[in-house]
Amino acid sequence: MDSTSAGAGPAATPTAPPPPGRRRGRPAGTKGVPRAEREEQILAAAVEEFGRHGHASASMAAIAARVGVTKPMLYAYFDSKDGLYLACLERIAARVIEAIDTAMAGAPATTAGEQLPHAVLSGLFSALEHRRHAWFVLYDRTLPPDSELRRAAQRHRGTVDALAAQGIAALLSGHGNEDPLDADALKHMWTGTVSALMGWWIAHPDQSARDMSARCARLLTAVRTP
Amino acid sequence: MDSTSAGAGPAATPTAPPPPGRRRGRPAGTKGVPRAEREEQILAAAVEEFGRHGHASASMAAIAARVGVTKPMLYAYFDSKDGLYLACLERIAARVIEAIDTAMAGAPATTAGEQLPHAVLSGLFSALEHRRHAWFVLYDRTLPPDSELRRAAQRHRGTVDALAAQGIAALLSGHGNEDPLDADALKHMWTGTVSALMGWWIAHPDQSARDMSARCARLLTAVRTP
DNA sequence: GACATATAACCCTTCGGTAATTTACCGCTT
DNA sequence: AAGCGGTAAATTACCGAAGGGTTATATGTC
Repeated sequence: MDSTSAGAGPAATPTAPPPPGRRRGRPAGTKGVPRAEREEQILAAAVEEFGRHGHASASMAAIAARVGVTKPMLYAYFDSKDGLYLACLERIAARVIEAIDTAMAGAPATTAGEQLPHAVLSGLFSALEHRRHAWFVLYDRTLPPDSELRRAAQRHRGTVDALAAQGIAALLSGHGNEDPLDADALKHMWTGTVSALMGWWIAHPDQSARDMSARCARLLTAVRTP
Repeated sequence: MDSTSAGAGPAATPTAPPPPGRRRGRPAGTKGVPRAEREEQILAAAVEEFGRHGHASASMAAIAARVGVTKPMLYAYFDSKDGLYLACLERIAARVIEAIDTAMAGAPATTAGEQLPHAVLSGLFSALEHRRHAWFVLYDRTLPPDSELRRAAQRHRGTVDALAAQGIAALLSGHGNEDPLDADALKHMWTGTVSALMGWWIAHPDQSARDMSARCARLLTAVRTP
């Protein structure tokens, strides 16, 4: 037997154990799980694996095992490892950007620099509560250099940075600082902070998104007035 | 030919092109580069590769090629990939911790929360100026889970955290906050900030350690008074 | 029987790791 | 001076496992 195929028995705790039990409303000529459903399962499993181990270390066999299918299924749905990664990237980038977007739109425009970061963090926590590793698909340091993947990830991170840029520029120019490099470095600091909080959250699975949000409120005020 | 051995010709820009030129004071019965010297070359190359790509993606052949030797040399000096990584880890952990230590000792004890972070950053920048990737050997997310390597890295990161803990605790208790989880999360935020700045620094090779130190002074004050 | 879903078994490359061999320098003897 | 062995440094050529990717085949439902 090759790879981690589950053979006849069920794979190790697949996301959806595929019993012979029937599903309703299935299209004609179909044995297993409908295409759209499988696609979701695969994407969820891939986001988890890629986020946990990074593109380089994640293995297609592990993703397949997590879903409870075999490797060729992944290649039938997404052409290649890079294709699957790209699909994950697009999906979670959209989710992250939308979370940031609505958080910024909903936050009080008054004294933007005060509460806006906390609003963004809260939005991210609730958007990623059940996919905490997803953040690290966007911020994967193991992508092959000079690859299409790396460029795509950088593009999406650039979109996130563009959203942050408004608040950053306001904050800096409030101090008479117009240095574009300072603004760029501060964007990195911000996303790095989010990464750090996501990492801590992953290490503390019992903490809910609301817990994290409250904690960050405390931490941000503590940092700001030493 | 196997691996990336350079064959007869010199490897692509080896750290020290080994010409037939003689060295002085070499022990009896010796052909090539003395042991201590090679060891340094290998460690430097390995830190760079491991820091760039992470343990999982870094390859022994690439490290060997960077030094200008072949794979078996690496195994003669360090027993295995993990052994080499461990040697890198110990080395740069010592360097990082010493930098933080002296920065904290030298910083003015007055108004610790004010200038201490900047002093630590400055110390790190000057300690890692010519090894900017080294930081990511300590903070490598690609280490195999449940491995000795991961435990060793966590141990060293714990030492860094312990140094940070003093300042963190002071800062939080100044706000009436004694929550140990808050303190832990704030430590993660701090090391995440350092990681972000190191990443930005790597992307801007023209910036000197002094440049970075000055930039961080501006950024820290901007962040603290929004 | 036709179609969609799924799998077993395989190929090929990369990479960690090893065994056998070669090269060059030293100090000693003749 | 010429040779000789010892030793450290280094290389070539290989092995086995892991992983990305493919082909041929099976299975169930309409």
